[in-house]
Amino acid sequence: SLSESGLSYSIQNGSSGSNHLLECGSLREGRSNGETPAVDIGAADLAHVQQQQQQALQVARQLLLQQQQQQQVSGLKSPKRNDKQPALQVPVSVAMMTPQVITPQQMQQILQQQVLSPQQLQVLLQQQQALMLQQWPSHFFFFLPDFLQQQQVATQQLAFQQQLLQMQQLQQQHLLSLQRQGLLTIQPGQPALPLQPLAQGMIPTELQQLWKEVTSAHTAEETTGNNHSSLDLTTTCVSSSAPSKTSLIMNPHASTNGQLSVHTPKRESLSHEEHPHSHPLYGHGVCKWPGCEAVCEDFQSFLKHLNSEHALDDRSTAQCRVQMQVVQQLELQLAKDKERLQAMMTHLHVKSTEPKAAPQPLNLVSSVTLSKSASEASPQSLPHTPTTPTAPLTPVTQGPSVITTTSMHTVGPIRRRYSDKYNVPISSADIAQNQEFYKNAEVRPPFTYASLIRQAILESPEKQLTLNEIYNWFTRMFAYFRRNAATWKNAVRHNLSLHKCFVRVENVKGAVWTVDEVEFQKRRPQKISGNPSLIKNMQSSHAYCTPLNAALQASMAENSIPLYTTASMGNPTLGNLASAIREELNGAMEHTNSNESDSSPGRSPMQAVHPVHVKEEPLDPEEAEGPLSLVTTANHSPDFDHDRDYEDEPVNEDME
DNA sequence: CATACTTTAAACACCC
DNA sequence: TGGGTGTTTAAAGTAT
Repeated sequence: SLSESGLSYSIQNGSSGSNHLLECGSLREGRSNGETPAVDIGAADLAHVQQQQQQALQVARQLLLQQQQQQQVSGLKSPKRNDKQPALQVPVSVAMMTPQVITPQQMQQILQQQVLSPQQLQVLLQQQQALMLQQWPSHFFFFLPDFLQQQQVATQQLAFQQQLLQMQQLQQQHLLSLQRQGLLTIQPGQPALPLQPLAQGMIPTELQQLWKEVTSAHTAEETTGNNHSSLDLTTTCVSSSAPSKTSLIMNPHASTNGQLSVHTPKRESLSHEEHPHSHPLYGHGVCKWPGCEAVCEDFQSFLKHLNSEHALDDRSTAQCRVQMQVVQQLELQLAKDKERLQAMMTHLHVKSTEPKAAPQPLNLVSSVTLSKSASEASPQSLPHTPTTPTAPLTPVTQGPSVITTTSMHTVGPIRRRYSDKYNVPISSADIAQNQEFYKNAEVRPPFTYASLIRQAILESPEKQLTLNEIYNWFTRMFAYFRRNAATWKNAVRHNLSLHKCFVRVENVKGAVWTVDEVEFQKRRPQKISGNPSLIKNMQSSHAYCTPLNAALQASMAENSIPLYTTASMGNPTLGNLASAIREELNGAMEHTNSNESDSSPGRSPMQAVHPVHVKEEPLDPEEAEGPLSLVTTANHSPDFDHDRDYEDEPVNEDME
């Protein structure tokens, strides 16, 4: 039986064609121009194609000229200049000159009739490719390791384009030859499968195929298209790359730890740091650099090889880009499939719960299980992007996905009530990375009301909020709470009243709510801390390198979590959320870990992330004098009392 | 199984 | 009188 992923790929590939990769492929325009994929070209079409050809020819000539110019220019320019708009230089100018995109069919026609010289063909293809490049989300370049970014982006771009271009070209021609030989017939009703893979982006199997095509055909093509220095890149590095690609993509065991073969390079290098002798680029005595396969007896020789053969140069960077594209497309694919899954789940859930006719609670249930299942859908630790309701969000979370952290898997009280049937604990990384997601999707946040309320209050400048402000925070931060207001507002009020940790402070204008941190810390341990399985779960899920929001992570880092310090991309909201979450964790850990007085809830760093399971009855915060200067005065948050201690005076500085 | 926690629902009081 | 706010009780589900 096929593996699940394989199945889904093949299905998607063959039939529905909902492949979102279309969206970044240049040929998409071609299809959206109203052309159906049918390759059945009639006379009229042919005439049209002829026209197109003429145009294309002209364009090609122009392009050729321009391209040469640009190459010269880019070769001369200092690398720095490219930092600004790395993606745009070549593609934009090219694309602007030729707004129209040639459909696959037309392209094929052109190819078939061989009216264009190889160079011209190449330019044409490059033009197509340029459009695609242009459409690459800018975040794509965040994937670049720093050292790559310092390179001459323009020349890399050219090299990369060359590579892609040639791959494209070769596949086109290969398919063409197949078609000519009658080995491959395209039927009108059927999607133009042979050409689509290029347009749709590279689904792993197709990609492998592509590499193979290039590998097998490159000798023939070597002489045709390339007058650029980067060409040898294509031929040398691409040749015989299929196996390593295959192993990278299809064979989880090729990578060190098994699970993470499909991940960004950074992650792999990370794992290789942890296991110095299981380098992701090294396996079975062979260099697994795409296109390499050099035999290296031992790890040392591999390292030598790596440094000598795959040093930092245009070729390597170009290959790196290809690999990045592979990863990106896999991620996109995954996101798409997850979206689909969610839609399926939604559909089924709505259906199954409809008869009960209890709209609000059911909505809740289904959404929770939904989010759960969605995260479950990518079980094998793929860097899953959140199934964001709006497309633009997805890439944003992809960028930082290469970074991993332990701190993330420690979100405090998690609502698991409805999701337990599914036996998949919500990973806190999901929450973190989906923070933006919760803002836009009506998925219930897996936090308790108490946690959220506290969070809202702590986020406020004065660490105090009116009830209405709390409401607003809920609706602002979570799309879910834009509905069922009666229900959750009641719950909020209920929680405020019920929990001792929420303290009502009379104000001139009325009353505000504050958090008594000590009470909050007191309360929490019983929920989460004593749960070794949960902690274990968190840690194990860490092994999967679940991606997480960089901002969140950064704020975790800056909040005295020494482990993974990264550049901060300050999103204050996320930051506060992170700190709130962290504090919850701290409380939990502090009760599991240490019986010493590190009971200052806000400050206790994550020094003991390693679980020391001293599940002792926590000392009463009251008797823990030391750092716990936060005596419970009912109306200020002890957490921050070092900088503000007079809040109990009705200062009347109500922001908002 | 008992206990604690969370959520939901609802009744009620108070105030503007 | 009605809505917002706040308190309280009850019930049910879940975790420990």
